[in-house]
Amino acid sequence: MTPIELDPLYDATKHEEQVYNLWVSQAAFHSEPNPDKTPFVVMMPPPNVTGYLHIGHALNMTLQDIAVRYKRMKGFETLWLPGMDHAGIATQAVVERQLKEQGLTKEGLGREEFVKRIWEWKDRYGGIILSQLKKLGVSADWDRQRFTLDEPYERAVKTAFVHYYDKGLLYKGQRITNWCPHCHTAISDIEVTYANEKGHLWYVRYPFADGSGFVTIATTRPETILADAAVAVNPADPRYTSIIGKEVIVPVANRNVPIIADEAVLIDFGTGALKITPGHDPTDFEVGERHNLPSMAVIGLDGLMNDNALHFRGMTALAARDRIVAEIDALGLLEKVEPYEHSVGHCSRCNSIIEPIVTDQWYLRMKELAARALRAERDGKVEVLPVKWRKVYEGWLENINDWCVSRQLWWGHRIPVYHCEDCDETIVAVDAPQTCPTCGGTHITQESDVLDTWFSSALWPFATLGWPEQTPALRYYYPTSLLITGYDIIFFWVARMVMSGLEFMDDVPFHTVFITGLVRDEQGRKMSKSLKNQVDPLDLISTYGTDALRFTMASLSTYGGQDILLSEQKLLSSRNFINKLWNATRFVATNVDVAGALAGTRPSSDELGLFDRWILTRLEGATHDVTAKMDIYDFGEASHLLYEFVWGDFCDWYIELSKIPLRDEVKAPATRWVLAYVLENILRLLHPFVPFVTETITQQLYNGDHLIMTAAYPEADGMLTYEKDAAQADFLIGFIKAVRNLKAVFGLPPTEKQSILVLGQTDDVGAIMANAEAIKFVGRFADIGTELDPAQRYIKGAYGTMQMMILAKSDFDVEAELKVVRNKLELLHAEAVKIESRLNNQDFVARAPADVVDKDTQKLEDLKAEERLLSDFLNKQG
RNA sequence: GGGCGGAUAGUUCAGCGGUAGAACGCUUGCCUUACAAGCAAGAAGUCACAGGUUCGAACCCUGUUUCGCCCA
Repeated sequence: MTPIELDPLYDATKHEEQVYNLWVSQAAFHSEPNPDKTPFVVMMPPPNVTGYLHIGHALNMTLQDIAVRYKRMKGFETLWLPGMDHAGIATQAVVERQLKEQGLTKEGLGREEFVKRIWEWKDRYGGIILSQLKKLGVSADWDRQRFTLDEPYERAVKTAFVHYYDKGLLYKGQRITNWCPHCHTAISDIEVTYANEKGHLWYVRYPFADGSGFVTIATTRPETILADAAVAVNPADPRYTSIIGKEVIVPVANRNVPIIADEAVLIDFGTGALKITPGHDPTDFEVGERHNLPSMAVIGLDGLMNDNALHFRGMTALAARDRIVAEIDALGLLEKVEPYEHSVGHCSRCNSIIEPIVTDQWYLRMKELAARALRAERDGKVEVLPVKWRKVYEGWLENINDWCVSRQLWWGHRIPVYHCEDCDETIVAVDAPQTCPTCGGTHITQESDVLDTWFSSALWPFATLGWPEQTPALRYYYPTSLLITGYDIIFFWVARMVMSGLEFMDDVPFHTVFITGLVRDEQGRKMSKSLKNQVDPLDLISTYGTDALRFTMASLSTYGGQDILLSEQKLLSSRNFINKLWNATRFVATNVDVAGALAGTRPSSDELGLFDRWILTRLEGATHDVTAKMDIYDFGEASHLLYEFVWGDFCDWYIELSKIPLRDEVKAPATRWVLAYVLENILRLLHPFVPFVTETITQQLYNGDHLIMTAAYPEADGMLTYEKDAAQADFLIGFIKAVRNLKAVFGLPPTEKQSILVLGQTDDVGAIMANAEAIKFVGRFADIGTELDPAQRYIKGAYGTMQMMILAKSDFDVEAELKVVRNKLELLHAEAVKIESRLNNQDFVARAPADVVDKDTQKLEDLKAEERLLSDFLNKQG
């Protein structure tokens, strides 16, 4: 047996990189289609190419890695496919900022050169996050890494576009869109975040064209008055029925517009009369469509007032607002101004105020696609976990609007739509046409816009596997098994992947989608730059080690998807747990040649001691319970069970108890085997959670013979369970705790070894005497006897129906003892009374299940026996 | 305005009809040859409030208070 040199403290930084390289060098992450195995597939949510590892990734990636490592050990052909997203707006913004520092602009460079610069940036600085993921221990198949702008992926995106177009689901239209004046592009509805802001409500009089008075409207945006197309009232509003159909003069603009009736108008908002500006408000745009109103724009794409804005041209919208209000006031048409809080849309990228503007954009019809995605979830083909997210998913799909997929950017998938300048033909094709199929002309131009990044990531689960080609990988790995992601992209990504999976693959993209909570700081606040409460996972890794971070993430996550409050305390406790495992290994390794012991024969049942059987039985139970939790992706509970088993059962009790038989050459071999066996199983059970330390240990114990990463996950087969012996061991452990308690309560010196006595039923006493050595050792007693010596004084207590006594070496306080006994007696009595009254209740006995009643009956008997014991004792003292 | 989720030990959270649990923290005592990143013992809860259903409610139902999130 080779004694193994392990430091008394586990130093994570010393081993992690080496272990990761070992895995990579053995291609342990790589997967190939294997018809003999069942695939388990996870598509990594591709981080932005501009991204850095943040704490949300740490949670998300850790959970994915736990699932993946578990399934791999369980014998599935496991693929975890990583990659990156080109992230249109974000990436373009990064490079533009860089150019600006050099005094350059993208317009100055031109499209081609600018895109080239972005690629250069991507190759140099992009994808830092992927190397950071490796520090987390991510066991993804890097050989299959994908990028959403790579050539094969681009082909998939174009194919999808052409498919939708041919099916009539894509259309180009002049519609009102959310325009970000800063990013200078349209964005989709879900990219707008609304925030309540303090503003004003201006009450403005619109004179009737016939001079018969005026109607007062209320507006939050007076600068758009110049683009008014109507005034609207609710048809059910009696105040206004008489004026419907009349014309009013738009103040300042001096144009006549009609008064119309539309049910969208809220009767109790403002005056009940609204100005309708189809060019600058989404609701008004719809009203305008219903009533065939002209749509006019006074604010341009740059956020400035445009040519239609009379003498306000060139002003910012906000400046124009003040001027127009002043003019209206001067005309005597401003009735009043009220402070008003309303929700204002902001760009989720740059936080600029969104300007709804009518532009030419491409839209994808969602109704049919959404209905199918909804059905797939309702039919259980896609299981959304935790269940509370189901309604979120469903609610969005039920109330879906068409998706604006075009973006006025240069970085991204350029829309594969071409125009023939010669005959005005539109060509939509995967391959760029050289000549016009209609007129043969060669003057062909491509649409300048690119597609929303999410349009391409919606294809991720199959485009990464080679679609539209029917590759062997696509056939084998699709549909995937599990997706783990944050709730913030249920709409952006999850639902859209389901839609496109069903559309292009005729099957759901994944069977289960697990939505994680948000990582918050220890006060429950969102982590944000402005609060300066962000934590860098890489800092945590260098302080506590990757495994500690991973174990913390796992053990804080709950099946209900609660947000996670991260604290240093928790990381410390995880680190301590890992160190505990390390030291348990040190103990085992200094006493056993683990590899040798496990390679030899398993001891027969007869050779196993009582506590050997106990820990083996416990191991079976833990394996069973942990596996059950892992199978439903409840990693939090699984990690708690393991913590409890490793620390509470194995370290606190079995290791201590093993020290007795290890001294006995007859009993030692069986105990050595059990130590090795249980440790080996613990390492495997824990590996998905703490891969680095378990692999480090395995490499040491087996001298580099094999990887634990690819070892089999333990199975609870019931082969090594000894329920009856385990119950007896539990009884003895309970006894040791009780007698330790007695000792502590009386403040007996811990260093002083007392003799104890046990009196009671022969079975119980026999069990204790049979294991006297072990009890003496872990309880630190000098001796255990069964004969009362009347000449001695004892501290008395009870354990179940048995009396236990400690021989008092030094003086002790008799009154204190009596007080302790009386207290105990009171508690027992109160409990007994409670149960007794329940058993006296005829309804309870008649209606409660028999086993509940039996349990209570038994419990009452036990309580009364212990009560008798203690009161006898009190009586004798008195 | 609509919807969702939370309120359980000092803290963070499990439990979700049959005797209130864990971790951390706290108190007391210990350097017991794996580990002081440790060991042993202990204290600690009207399960937000009010009704109801039930033999029995932290758990189910109704309402209230309160905190948070999402959508409009």
